[in-house]
Amino acid sequence: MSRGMTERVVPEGRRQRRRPTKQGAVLSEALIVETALRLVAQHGAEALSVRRLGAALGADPSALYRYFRNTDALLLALADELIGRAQDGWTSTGDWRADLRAIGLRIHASYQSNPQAALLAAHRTTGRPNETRAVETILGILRSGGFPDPLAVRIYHAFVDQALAFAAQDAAALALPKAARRADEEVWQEVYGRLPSDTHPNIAATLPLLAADMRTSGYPYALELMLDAVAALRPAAGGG
Amino acid sequence: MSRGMTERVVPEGRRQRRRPTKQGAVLSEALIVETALRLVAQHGAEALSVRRLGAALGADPSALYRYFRNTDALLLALADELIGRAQDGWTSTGDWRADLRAIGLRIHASYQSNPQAALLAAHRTTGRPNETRAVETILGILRSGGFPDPLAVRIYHAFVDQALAFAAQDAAALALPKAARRADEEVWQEVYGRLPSDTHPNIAATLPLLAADMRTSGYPYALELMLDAVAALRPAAGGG
DNA sequence: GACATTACGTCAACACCATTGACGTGTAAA
DNA sequence: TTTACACGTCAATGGTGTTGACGTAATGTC
Repeated sequence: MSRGMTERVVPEGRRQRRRPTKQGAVLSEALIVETALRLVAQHGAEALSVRRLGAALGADPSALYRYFRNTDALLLALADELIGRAQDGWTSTGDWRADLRAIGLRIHASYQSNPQAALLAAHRTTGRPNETRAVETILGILRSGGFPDPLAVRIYHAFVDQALAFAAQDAAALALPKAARRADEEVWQEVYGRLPSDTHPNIAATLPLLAADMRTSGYPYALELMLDAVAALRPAAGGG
Repeated sequence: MSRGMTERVVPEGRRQRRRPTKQGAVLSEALIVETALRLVAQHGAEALSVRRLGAALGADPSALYRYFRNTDALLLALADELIGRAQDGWTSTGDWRADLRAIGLRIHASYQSNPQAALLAAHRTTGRPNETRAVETILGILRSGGFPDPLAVRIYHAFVDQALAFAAQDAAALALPKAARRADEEVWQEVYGRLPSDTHPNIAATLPLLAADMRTSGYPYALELMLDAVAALRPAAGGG
């Protein structure tokens, strides 16, 4: 069986023949992911193309297709790397609420640390190891925290989607060109500050509060609200 | 100054010479936006390219550049159209919770109806009339619902950011190329369904629930959780 | 009604993109 | 030492957004 059948992509585990490129680089999945993240961090999301990545690696662009079936697979690898970095060094405290809060904030922070890549990656389901590890961890927190399975699953879904959605949202703001970013920030002074109170009474009445509050991410408070609601749903434990 | 200076893009207001294309179409900004929305609705997000839009209009692709400086400007025009449609026909019920729920779901639904444009719009503060109208409405619901200003503002922020973040997140999933979208959906069966229960006990124990729940958006439940938490924060009214 | 002006649709070209089949060489196993 | 083939390279295909040049048909003027 198993004809010659040389598949284009060989799984990273059973790679044996690493041949250096003309320019002397020795490729690997890890090196490619790392280089891609650096490329995006330094030159923006639009700098990530197969050709440019090949150049940055010192290899022919098509060599990448020995490691990833297509650019989508590469993107998923980037996403998983970000998820992995978010979990590095975390340990459970045993308190479900503190643990969920910490994980939510960690995911958010990890994505903010590379906004350009986060934008590309935040809305994918990778199925890769770091992702499954995170899913397993969060489900474990909820189940051992006393939530019955159907409730735990629904909460897991809302919690994870909200963390990723806010992460992408706030990353997008950071990833804007400087000019567009300033413009977005100034809107609160320039436009909202000048709305007449007869047509927009509620904005006029709360403007200072608004302008101050909108300068920061809404995620921490939204997360706290979610945790409040979840706590109220938690069945009373056997011991009270 | 002001030489002959024939700019490529003439503002829609002062257009005078509409020349029919070879195929007989008479172009306009409105027609282009309308056609683009139809194209995306009918043939998916990946069908929206300058060349295909030109073909759908019965015009040379480069003719579009007489109406929009680039594709980004075109997408912003699409987005603006969507924001307008989102608010059409809504009226307050007087119940703050029902109103917030309705507005959240409306924003979400409207962005889903054109994911491509939604992705561009969801993380920008435009300051345009449709946006300020929405801000005013939501603040009004909270303030007349009995929330003191500082609390109303914080809740407003969390609520709006959550709606936009989820809208963008779910729009992004819809905007994926068909292949990537299928891949994301199948991960729950193909990968998570095969994780051994000794390394991933919590996933294994809840898999059917998980796979079913992850097929839908997490927003409605996340929104409900937020409304639960907000209700608990609401000061008791004078009359009880 | 003839004419000058020019907006705007068209054409062709450019630079980029992801992807793939064929090829040969260096590497590792036998 | 030989053999097999993994993998880096090359070249080509068909897509993309965008732009400069060009001519014509639609307009305002007389």
